[in-house]
This record gives sequence, structure tokens and C-alpha cells, in this order.
Amino acid sequence: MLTTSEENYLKTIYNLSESGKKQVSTNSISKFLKTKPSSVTDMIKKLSAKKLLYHKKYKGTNISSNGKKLAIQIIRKHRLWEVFLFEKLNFKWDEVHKIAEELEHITNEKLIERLDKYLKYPKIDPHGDPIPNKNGEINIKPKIKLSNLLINNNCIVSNVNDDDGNLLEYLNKIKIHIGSKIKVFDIIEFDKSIEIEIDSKNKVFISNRVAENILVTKTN
Amino acid sequence: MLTTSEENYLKTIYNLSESGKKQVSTNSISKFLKTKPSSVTDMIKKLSAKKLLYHKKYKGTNISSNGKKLAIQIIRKHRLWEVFLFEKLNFKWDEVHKIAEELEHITNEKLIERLDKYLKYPKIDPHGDPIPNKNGEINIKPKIKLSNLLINNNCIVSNVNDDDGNLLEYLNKIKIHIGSKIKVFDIIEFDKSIEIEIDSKNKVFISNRVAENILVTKTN
DNA sequence: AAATATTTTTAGCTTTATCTAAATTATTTA
DNA sequence: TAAATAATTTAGATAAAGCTAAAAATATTT
Repeated sequence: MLTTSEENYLKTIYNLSESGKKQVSTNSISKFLKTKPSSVTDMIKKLSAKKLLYHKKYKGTNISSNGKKLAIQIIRKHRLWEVFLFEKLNFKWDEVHKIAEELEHITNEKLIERLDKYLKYPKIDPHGDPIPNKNGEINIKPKIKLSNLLINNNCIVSNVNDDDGNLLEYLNKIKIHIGSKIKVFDIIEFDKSIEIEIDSKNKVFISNRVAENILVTKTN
Repeated sequence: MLTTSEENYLKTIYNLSESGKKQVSTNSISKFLKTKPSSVTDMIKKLSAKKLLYHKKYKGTNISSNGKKLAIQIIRKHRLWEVFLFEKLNFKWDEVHKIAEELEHITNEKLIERLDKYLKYPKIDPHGDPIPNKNGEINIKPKIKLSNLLINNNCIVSNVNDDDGNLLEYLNKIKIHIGSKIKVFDIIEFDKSIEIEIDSKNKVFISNRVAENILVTKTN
């Protein structure tokens, strides 16, 4: 059994090692968790002693297969709670993460199984991220550019190029944000602009340029 | 903001002072929480410093009005989660308490408001205990003997005389347990035995003697 | 009312998870 | 490549929440 803090470190290290090189630096963990590097070193020692991490002094850390298994189960819980909050309690996509950070640490196998069933075994969370099944298997869906979809494809917005304030402002105006469900209605051959339906409501045209800056995961 | 431990002490002291004399002894808290009396003394000091308790050395503790407010909100959360677990996730009455002990410490006002709404503002939990509203008002329903109900009354079993093993065995057989919903179908004048329907399923006759040993809260 | 027993508190220790400051190792740059 | 810089670790401190053992206060019994 892990403490909440140990779980948070494990999850962070798993995430960092998935989204970059396998060797995770002490500093990157420290930055992510907003703790001091020395605290990170301490926790790395603890988790290494439990064989959940491998660590070489001054070199970096990577997660063991046992550690990975545990991390995936925490992520599973996190994402299932997010679906619950979003679908049943009508929270917005950007509100669910914070609450799920607390709920994910509740340890009761049966609770998660029942929740999964109650939510009808969802495959993705409100941000479009895949939900591992109880065996820890993850159906990884690649994030692709909205501009690469075909007519009638459905998807969930999972990332937006946030380098440009103007783009963000525009997307805000037409109510596209992370978690939005988008259906491609039409693609105009002339300039590759596309007509989309957002969250089963508004229909708008967006330019190919804009579509290239929105990353999505396909849902069909 | 209180820690989980502080919340547990506060809730315990509130419960003990409701179900007995107002002065709560260090030992009784210690027994309930399965911590040592010296640990209790420490925590009493902490909570007194926060003006949530009043304490006179060697005399006893009682809860302040601020402490009471906080305790009631924790109980509200606990009972709402119990309803969720029981009604939505189909846990049994005797499984919900333990899980709710963890869920009750999640602090997010909006989460509880949404949960309350989602559950349609329930008034009692699966054990028949009243759920405080968000202003901390509790609609206390007295626990009465099942033998005192009238025809067509509905109730929830909240307590059973567990002095007699034979009674418990019998109730188990006819599937009456804490949390069962009971409807009074008929009362036989001759011997005051009553015909009841249990959890909208089985109909059985029970003697007046048995009915006197089952405490319930009326729901209509 | 003394003696005994019980309850409560105090003092000091442990573990967990954090911190700061200093020391060590690795990397970059001039 | 040596010096400067950056990253990491170590050492020692702190706060929370528990513990044991002993002291102090209160309650009970003889």
C-alpha cells in the first residue's frame, strides 16, 4: 500500500517517462510536483527501496514494471472519476482534473469496478485520454491534427497550440476547447477549410491553418 | 482547512456528545478512534487552539458551535456518498460506511452540491440516518419500534436488538437488516402480528415480539 | 479519609513528507 | 581543459500524528 504522496510521485514519474526520454531527471519531477529537488531525492529512495523505480545517483530515474502497473491503476482511477464528474455531475472539462486528483487516491478495488460498470466502461476521459482497463491495458489513440480527419469523423480535442494568443482567443470565441467533441461535416476542396459541428451544437467553418493547430483523438 | 485526522476527531467528538452527555471524555474518544489517550490529548489541544472545542484539563471536552458546523458538514458529505454508493453503485448497506469514510474528506463545495442534486436531495442515508442540508440543518427523525407503525407506513430499519443471537439469525433468514426498506401491509388484531414487505420484494408475517425489537425511521 | 485504581496529561521518541543550506557530481563554456 | 554553472545529493531541521512511559489529577473502595 502506498501513501498519497508516493502515488503522486509514481504517477508523475510514469507520465514524464511516457512523454519524453525514459530517464527522468530529479529536477523535472521537482518542477512538476512543485517540491524541492531534495525532497524528490528522498522519495526516489523510498520508491526505489520498494522496487517501483530504478535509480542511479546523479543520473536519473526510470520506472520499473511494478511501478508502471501501479501508476496505470492510479491513472485509471483518475480518468474514471473524471468521466463521472463530467457526465454525471455536469462539471466542465477544465474543472474535473483537480477534483479527480483527490478521488484517485481512494483505494477500494470494488469501488472502481462498480464505477467503471456504472459509467458503461468508458474508453476515454473528457480530455480524450484513454482509460486503462482493469488489467492495465491502454488503448493508445494517437493524437492527430484535426486537419487530417475525413468527412463524418468524430473526435475529441486533446491539445491546442498555445503559442499564439490570437489562436486561443479565436478558439474561445467559437467555443472550441480541450474536451470538445467535434464532428467533421464537410471539407472544402478549394482551400481545405472544414465545416465542423462543436459539441453537437454550433456548426462553423475553420481554416486549414487553424485545423492544423488543433490536436484531436478520433472516436470513430 | 482541517486535516483528515482533525476532521475524524471532530466528527467523533460531535457524535459522542450527541449520543450522551455533552462532556466527552478523553478515553471515550481514544476508544472510538483506536488511538492512545495521549494522542487524543494532543489533538484536543490543536482543535481547542482553533476554537473548535472547549476543554478543561482533566474534566472533559465539548464541541463549540464552529466545531459543530464543521462536523455536520463532514457528516453531510459522508451520508451523501453513502447514498451514491448504495443507490448508484449498488453497494450493500453494510459496505457503504467504510468507503464513505474516505470520500467524506474530499473538500470541494461544488462537488457536494452537485452530488446532492444528482441524488435528488435525499433526506436520509441507507441506514436511515438524516442527511443535513447545506446550511447544516438536520431533520431528526426519531427511531421508533416497528411494532408502533400503522398500515401502509414505510420505514427503514436503523437498529436491531442484537442481544439475542436467535433474533439476528431469524432476521437474517427473512432478509431484514439495517437499511432494509419495510412497508407495513397488515396488522392482525388478534395477536398484533404484522405483515410486512421487505425491500419491495418478500412479504412475510412477523410477531409483535419481533417487531418490538426492530427500530426504524419512518419515511412517510 | 487513606489507599487504591482509573483517567488524563506531560515529556520525549518515531515516521512521513517536507524544507534549507552545504557538499558533490555533471555539464557547459570560454 | 579548467573554470563556471547547473543538477543532484546529503545532512540536519520542522510539523503532523502517532507512540510509550511516567507523572499528576480525579474517582472509587475499603
